[in-house]
Amino acid sequence: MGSGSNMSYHMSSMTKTPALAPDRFSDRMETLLNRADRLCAAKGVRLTALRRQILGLMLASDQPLGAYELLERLQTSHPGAAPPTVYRTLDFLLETGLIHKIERLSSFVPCTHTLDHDHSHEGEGIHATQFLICSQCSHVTELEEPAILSAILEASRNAGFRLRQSTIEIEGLCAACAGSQAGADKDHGHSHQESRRTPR
Amino acid sequence: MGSGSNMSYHMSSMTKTPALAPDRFSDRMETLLNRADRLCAAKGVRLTALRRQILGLMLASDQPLGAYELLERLQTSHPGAAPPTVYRTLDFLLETGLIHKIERLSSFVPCTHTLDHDHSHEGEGIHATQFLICSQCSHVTELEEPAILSAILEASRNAGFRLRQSTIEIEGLCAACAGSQAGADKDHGHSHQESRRTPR
DNA sequence: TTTTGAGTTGATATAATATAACATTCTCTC
DNA sequence: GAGAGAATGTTATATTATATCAACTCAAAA
Ligand SMILES: [Zn+2]
Ligand SMILES: [Zn+2]
Ligand SMILES: [Zn+2]
Ligand SMILES: [Zn+2]
Repeated sequence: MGSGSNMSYHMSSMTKTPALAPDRFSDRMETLLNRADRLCAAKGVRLTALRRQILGLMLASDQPLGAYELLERLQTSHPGAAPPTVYRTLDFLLETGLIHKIERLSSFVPCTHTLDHDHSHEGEGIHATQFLICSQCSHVTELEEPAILSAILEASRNAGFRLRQSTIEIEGLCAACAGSQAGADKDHGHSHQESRRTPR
Repeated sequence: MGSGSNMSYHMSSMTKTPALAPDRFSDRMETLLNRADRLCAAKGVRLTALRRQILGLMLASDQPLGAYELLERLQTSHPGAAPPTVYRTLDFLLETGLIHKIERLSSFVPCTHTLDHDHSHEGEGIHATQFLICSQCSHVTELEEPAILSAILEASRNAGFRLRQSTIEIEGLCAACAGSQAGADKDHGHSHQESRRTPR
């Protein structure tokens, strides 16, 4: 029951990405996805069509997406997809460092550091990032502040704690939202899309 | 269907704590609970018997407890309790700052800073704490490192972000667990109780 | 080419976490 | 004691996540 056009093709990439309606993303996103391709190839893991598709959906969103939101979007090109499909893919993307989980939202965002810069993070220490989460527009910004990391390393060391991983989630108002309610407390319209998930 | 003995009593405290099998905790814990009493009184909210009981259960645990673990324990003294009872109480305790939620564990711990020191945190700025979470024994330590907070404030300010709340969860090995597997990688027994929740 | 095995995905069921909505009881005030 | 507001009881359901086993894909070995 193949959906056609997946036989006897050739691609120059090491990590063939065939089958499954590719649902072509924007050029910008294809660039990022190709970068993800190369990163996976370098790690010896495969960015399959499904994984690429889901990563693409995440890149196409300006907000963190929950597993079931992702599932819903995936189903437009992939009817019959079920939760384990999404969760397995998310696990893969988390393990390869292509995405992050925002714990307090039970949602996921692409890793901007891994994909936006062309270098991979190999050889570097812990990829300890911080997330600025706007409680009004749900926009998330990933930071990687050395000062924060070193303060945490210092505190851990003082406590005799052997750090393996850290989660830093900062909730508040992004610049746009803070600006738009500067003098007053009312909600003017502003550039960011409104959240369709009630912030908790 | 009252379980008896809850009529016409008198207590000197402002925040009467009657009814419901008190399930007397240790002296140490009663001290902490009484402190919580005073804190609530000062805030004009009520630490009812149920809330006191649940906070006591949390204080009695050396590990974070999930809502359903708490429910299970509550039911020994409070048969028929249901999830909303626990979640509502947790909401109250979170709002009054008596406990914290560990997001990555979907679990809760008492706030050591609020209860261990006798001062309340009124007048102080944000109660921004950090949690060291041992992935082996599940023990959680609450820190309040000024250096971490100021690094975060600084980073937020630079990003034009108006911070309201921050979650910092540091996962790794506590001193005890790190020590016990120092040279080798095997799991010797050590002082902390083993986790009965598989760390994720 | 066929086989084979690891990795990936499909599919069904269910677990674990959390909330909605409304009824009842409690507490304080009048 | 009656009334109002807070707290709790109760039932049902929503949301998030995982377990399990079957089927398929792909790449390399035979
Ligand atoms: Zn990142
Ligand atoms: Zn915003
Ligand atoms: Zn605290
Ligand atoms: Zn430990």
